[in-house]
Amino acid sequence: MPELPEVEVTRRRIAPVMVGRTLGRIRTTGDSYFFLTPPARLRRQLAGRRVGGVERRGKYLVVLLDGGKCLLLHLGMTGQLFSSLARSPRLLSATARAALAPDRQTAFEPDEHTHLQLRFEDTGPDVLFRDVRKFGKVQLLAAGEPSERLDKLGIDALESTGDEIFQASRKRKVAIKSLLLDQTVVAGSGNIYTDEALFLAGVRPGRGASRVTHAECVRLAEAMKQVMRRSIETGGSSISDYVAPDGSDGGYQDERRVYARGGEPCLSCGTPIRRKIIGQRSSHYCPRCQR
DNA sequence: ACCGCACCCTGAGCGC
DNA sequence: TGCGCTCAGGGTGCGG
Repeated sequence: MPELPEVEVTRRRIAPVMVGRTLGRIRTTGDSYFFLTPPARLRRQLAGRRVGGVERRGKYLVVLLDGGKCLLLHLGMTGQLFSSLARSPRLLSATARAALAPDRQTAFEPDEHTHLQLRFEDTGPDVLFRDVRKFGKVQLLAAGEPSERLDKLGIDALESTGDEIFQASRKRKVAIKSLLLDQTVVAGSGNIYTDEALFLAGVRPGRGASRVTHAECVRLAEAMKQVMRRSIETGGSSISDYVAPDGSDGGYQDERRVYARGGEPCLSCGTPIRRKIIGQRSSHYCPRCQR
């Protein structure tokens, strides 16, 4: 679910909740591939650490801790990072939602999908990481420990340039859509914003990457930055699971031009938007506006 | 080096 | 009601 805009909105809103506070008792679910660092070690080593800041690299959140350690978080497809003060039906299972009158939602109760619960030494709110599909990741890095996951990321999508995309696309046989989704090329891109950027730039997602011109790469980089900046302004896209750390929905889902609009008319020319699988991901484009 | 695919996991929605 | 199928905003690791 979460792409760069959702991760950035999460970062901006969770930072004030965490920074300057000292971690207390940590609760986790059991061992699973969700935890790159074994949960028992997390519980042991996080307690007593003070949070110095929260940064973002592509779709990763990096929680800076005293002593030079840092906690790497990736939200995967259904990850939700939020304050225990947040209230949202998106944080509940369908059955829990149905059982609850809309006006009397009480405090969030950690469920089996809440894999990490950060409590602090003070009495302020907890920080919770919930992830139904467990495609998210948690890793604790020791001081100075390099992260191969971060190290292989390409240029941040908010800083991408046409030159870089053009250079990376030469001699590549994959579709331009797949190239843009490659995190070693553009870090932070995802299925929604890549489809949106391709539409704004007027480039068909299935076109071979090496056949995209330099001018089009420039348009793609600008379009990617434009849609992402706008999405951050509106609080990200809440399509199924995403909620901001305070429980509020984003607004960008209402500004989508092509993503998940298959069969609906193109907002520019009225031609039905087409949906097609490209590189194992569903892709949406206007056959008339995108060449 | 690159490419396509299977796989990791759970839940919602749909046709029958 | 229930079953089986498809789909979902992400990423890794494998063989060819």
